[in-house]
Amino acid sequence: MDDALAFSALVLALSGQLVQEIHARVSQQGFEDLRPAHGFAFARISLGGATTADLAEHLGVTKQAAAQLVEELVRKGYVVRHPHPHDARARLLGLTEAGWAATRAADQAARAAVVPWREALGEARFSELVADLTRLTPPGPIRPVW
Amino acid sequence: MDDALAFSALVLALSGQLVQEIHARVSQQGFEDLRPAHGFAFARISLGGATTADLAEHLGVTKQAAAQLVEELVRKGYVVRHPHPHDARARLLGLTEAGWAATRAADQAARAAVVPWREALGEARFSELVADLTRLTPPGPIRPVW
DNA sequence: TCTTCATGGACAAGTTGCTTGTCCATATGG
DNA sequence: CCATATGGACAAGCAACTTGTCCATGAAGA
Repeated sequence: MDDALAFSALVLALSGQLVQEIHARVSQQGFEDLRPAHGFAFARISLGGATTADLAEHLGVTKQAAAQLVEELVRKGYVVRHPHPHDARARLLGLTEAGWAATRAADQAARAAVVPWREALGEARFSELVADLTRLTPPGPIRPVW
Repeated sequence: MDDALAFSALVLALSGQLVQEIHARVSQQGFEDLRPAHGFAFARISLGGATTADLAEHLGVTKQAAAQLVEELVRKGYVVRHPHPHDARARLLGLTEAGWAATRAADQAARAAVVPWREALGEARFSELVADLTRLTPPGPIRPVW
C-alpha cells in the first residue's frame, strides 16, 4: 500500500546510481574532464543535425547554458562547430574523434551498468520493463529537476 | 539489444518526471516555498531522531549544505531544533505542524504520480517491480549526481 | 583522571552551473 | 519591404552547493 512512496524514492535512487556508475566508468576510461550531462549532449549531437538551440531543448536548459556547455566541449576537443548549410546564423554541431570515443565509452558504460538488471529480471521481463518505460514515460528533457 | 542505453535514459527521464510532478502537486497545495530536495529531508526527519549530520548523509551532501537546508526550513517554519537528550553538541530535528502537513502533501503527491504505473502494470507486476527495485538498488544517498 | 582523537555544529569564503537581460545578424512570412 | 521570430554571443547575477577553519562536547585508551 505504501509502495507509492517507495517506488518514487527507489526510482530516484536508481537513476542516481546509474548516472554515477556510468560516469565512473567513463571517467575510468580516461575521460576525466567530462560530467554526466555531457554524455546526454553527445547522445544528441551524435544523431547529427543538432544546433546549440536543439541541444538546449534536449537537455532542458536555456540556450545560454547549452552554449556554455558546447563551448566547453569545443575547448576540450570533443565537439566542432560547422557552418550550417542553409542558415548563416546557425552552427551545426559535430563530434571529433575524441567525441566519438567518449560516446562509445558512455554506451559501453551504460550497458555494463544495466547488466545486473538484465540478469535479475531475465531478458523477457527486462524487455517488457523497457517497453513499459517507453510507453509510460512522456518524452521530455533529460534533466534532473532538483 | 540496444535496450541498455534506452533503459538508463528512460529511468533518468522517469525520475525527473516523478520529481517534477510531485513537486508541482506539492506546490499547488500551497507549499510554494519548498524545493524537491526538501521533501526528502522531511521524509528523514519524520522518522525521528535525525540530526543535521544524519540528514547530510541521507541526502548525500556535506553537513554544511544540510545545515543550510535545515536553517532555511527552520526559518520558514517547517522544522524545529530540539536539544539532544544525551548529547549536548547535537540538536534533534523535528517537524512543526506545517512540516507534517507538507510531508503528508508530498506523500499524497507521490501516490498520485505513481497511479499511471499501478494501472498500466497491474498490482501484481507493480509489486514485483518495487520488489526488484528494492533488491537491486543499493541503499545510498537520495541525490541526483549530475 | 588525563590525554587524545572523533564528532556535531557554526561561520566564512569560494566555486560552479545555471539563470535573466540585452544585443546583433539572419531568416521567414505577410 | 517590413515586422516579427530565431540562432547565437556577451555580460552580469544568483543559488546551491563546496572547501577550509574553528569550537564545544563526547568517547576511548593509558
